[in-house]
This record gives sequence, structure tokens and C-alpha cells, in this order.
Amino acid sequence: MQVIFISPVHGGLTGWVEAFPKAKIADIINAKPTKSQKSEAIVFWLHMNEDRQQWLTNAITLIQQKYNDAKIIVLANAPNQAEALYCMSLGVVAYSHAFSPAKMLKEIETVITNGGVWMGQDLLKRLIEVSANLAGNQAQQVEQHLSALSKREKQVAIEAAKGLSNKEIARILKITERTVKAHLSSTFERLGAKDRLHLALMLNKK
Amino acid sequence: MQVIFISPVHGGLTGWVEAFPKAKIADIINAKPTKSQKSEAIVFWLHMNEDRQQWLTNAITLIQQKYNDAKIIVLANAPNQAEALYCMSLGVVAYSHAFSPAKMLKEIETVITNGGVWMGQDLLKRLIEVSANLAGNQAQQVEQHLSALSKREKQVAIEAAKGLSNKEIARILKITERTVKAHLSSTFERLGAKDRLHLALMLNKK
DNA sequence: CAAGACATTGTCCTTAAGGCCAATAGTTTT
DNA sequence: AAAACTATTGGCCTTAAGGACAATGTCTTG
Repeated sequence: MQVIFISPVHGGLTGWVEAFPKAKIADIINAKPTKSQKSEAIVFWLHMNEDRQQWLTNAITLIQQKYNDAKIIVLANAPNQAEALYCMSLGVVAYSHAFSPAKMLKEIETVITNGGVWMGQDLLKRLIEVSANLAGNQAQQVEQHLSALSKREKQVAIEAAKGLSNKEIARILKITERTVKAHLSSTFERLGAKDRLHLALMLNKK
Repeated sequence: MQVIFISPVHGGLTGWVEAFPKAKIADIINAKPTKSQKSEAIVFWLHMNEDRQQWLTNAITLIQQKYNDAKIIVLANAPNQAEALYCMSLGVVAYSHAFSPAKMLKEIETVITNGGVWMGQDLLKRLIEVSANLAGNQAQQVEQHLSALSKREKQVAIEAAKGLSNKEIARILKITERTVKAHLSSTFERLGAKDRLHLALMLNKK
């Protein structure tokens, strides 16, 4: 397996150099594998500056064009989920912090050489949540919140989360505005919401 | 590390038995770790029949309650993405086909004991695509709303949509509460929101 | 049956929210 | 340069929201 590191930092990142002392540090332009032992895997590590978004995109597509079976790992100085998602959607197999310790970098390498994909737990969690929501599991998540409420509280909470006023809710449920308030108060307490806006945020997503 | 396999199949699955000849096969009811060597990790492999959706949910929550640091892997006879997503959202760290070869099962074990999460490439790909799209769209939709606002109004609107009070927003932006109100009033008018809750609903999803 | 959860409503009170009218000052556009 | 937009703040007023304290009746469960 060939390992090629591409970075604006001369000499590469310390953590990375420690993890892969024998690997090659190169510039994107002349990055080419030494000979071509057909089936040998090539792994590119791209070190990403804050202000090189465009460069990153170009580099990734360039590499993919030249070596369509190469694996690409992105190390970002200032990682963020949006960028991570973007990179992963381009086919990058790992995205992590540029200053990750050597040990973690080795771990990443192990995972990706085994055909895996590596990403931070937070990102994965978000991915799952978002997708689960989309798949219609959203209702279940909300249901989990609502299950802590009594029947009437549930009804009131749902209307309140839509943005209705107490008066409107009262009319809909044919009860007094005062009763609506009572149900809402206990709802707030049970769910740990501090007011109807927080309730709405809880029931309307995430 | 303790490995416990839970399956309706007597004697367990062949692939699994081959991969973990020394591990324990049990019924969910009496599944308990042999003694409690405090820091020892426990890994549960749940073998899932087509028609035991409810059982699976129960089993997962039960295990999580009893051993909150246990890792759970689900092997499904008939895997599908929806179920996978659901399991992952419950905190399952791996989801795969029940008839996976021993080699793959060992791989899964390696990944999850290193703190990773394992899932099929297709699922992962879908996760990423969906999330990237959604994140993009969502951001755009919200951006569309926000673009109708002045710089300051934007800042105020964003904080208000998080559920912050005028006073809190004032503190954060270092302006008077009165000014916050002014910005919010014009924000409501511009976006056609009738109050901060509607504003929050507009900015927080779809 | 008694205890507890649930539904309903009242009164009183405090505070947050938001509208209305108005003013000053900096910036941008026409 | 005048008009329009933006940021900031003041005062005043009305109403919605939510907490405190309390009461009554129903229904379920140990």
C-alpha cells in the first residue's frame, strides 16, 4: 500500500509523520504513485487549510480521476460537520481533525484499509438522526417525548407546538383557557421545557 | 471482553459460532455477564428474526438499561435500511446480515471494540447522500428566509429561534432589550411571522 | 376502600412579549 | 442632495403566558 500525504505545511504534520514515518509527502501537482503495482492500494491524506475549500474540491476530484480506486482521507485544521458531509458525499473515506494524535491516525488507517469508513461520532450520530427522521422515525422520537404525557396533555402540547395560543387550543379542545394552562404547566415540568417555544423545538424535530 | 449471543436458533448461527467459538449463547431472559469484572466490556449480538421487531426493540432497551456500557450488534435474517436506521438510532453499534461469514463478523468485532460503528456501505452511502442533501436544502431554505432580513435582524432572529428571551439576546448582542424588540418586530413583519414561536418554526426546519 | 393519577376550573399576580408613536444618527440609493 | 434603509433607544400600553395556591369530580389500582 502506498501512502501519500498532501499538505501546505512543509514536512507534514507532526502527528501524521509520527504515524507514517516512511510515507511520502507531496504536492498535489506531482503526486504520483511510484510505478504502478497494479493492485496496490493508494491512500491519499489531504491536509486542509481553513481557506482552501476550493482547492480541496479540486484535489479530490483530480485524485479520483487519476486513480479511481484510491482512498482519500481529509484532515481539516478546523473541522466542521457541513464540510465533513460534503467530503463524504464526494467519496472521501475519512474526515478528521488535522491535529489528531498519531494513534488515532493509525486507527483511521486500519479502518479504511479494511474497506471501512471513518468519521467522528458526532457526525455519525447526526447522520443517523437526520436519516432516521427522514425515514419517518421522527414520529417515534416525538412519540417518546409525548409518551411521558397524559392523553389530554399530549393534545394540548401538540397544538401548542404548532404555534397556537392558549385561547385557540381551548376552543379546539372545548375546554377553558385556564385548563389549557394547567395542562401546559405540567407538560413543561414533565418534559423539562421552560416554555412553549422550547416545547415546540422539542416536538418539532431533532 | 465478554461476548453474548442471543438467538432463537438453537446452538447459534454457524458463521457466528465459527468466529467466536468460546462465546456464550443465551436467551435474553437469563443473559447475564459471568460475574462483573467492572471494566470489562460486554458485547451483545442479537440475532433478529423477520417477525420479531417488537422483541428486538425490547431486547435493546432492556440491555441498555441493565448494562449501560454494553455494545449491541444486530444480525438480521432479512436486513433492510429502515430497520438498520432504526437500530442505529437506538444506539446499536453494528447492523449486518445474519448469515455473514465468520471473517466479516470478526471484522465487525474489531471495529466496534475499537469504539467504532459498523454498517454496510450502501446504508452509509445513503446516510451521507440524504444528509448532505437535507443539510444543503435546509440551509438554503433558512437562508432564503434570512436573506430578507438586515444583518442585525438576522442575528436577533436566529437567537430568538433558539428559544432565547429578549433579555438574553440583548445581553449576547450587547444592545438594549428595547432594540431587540425593534428588530424582532420588523423581522415578524418581513417574514410574515406572527410571533417568535412561528419564527422559530420557520427557521428550525423544513 | 383509600391512594394516586388525571381533568377541569378559579383567582391573583408577575413578567415577557409585542404594538404604537417618536427620535437620533449613520449608510446607501436614487 | 433628498429619500430610503438601518441601528439604536425611550416611553407607554395591552395582552398572553405562566406560576402559586386551591378546589372538585372521575377513574384506576393496590
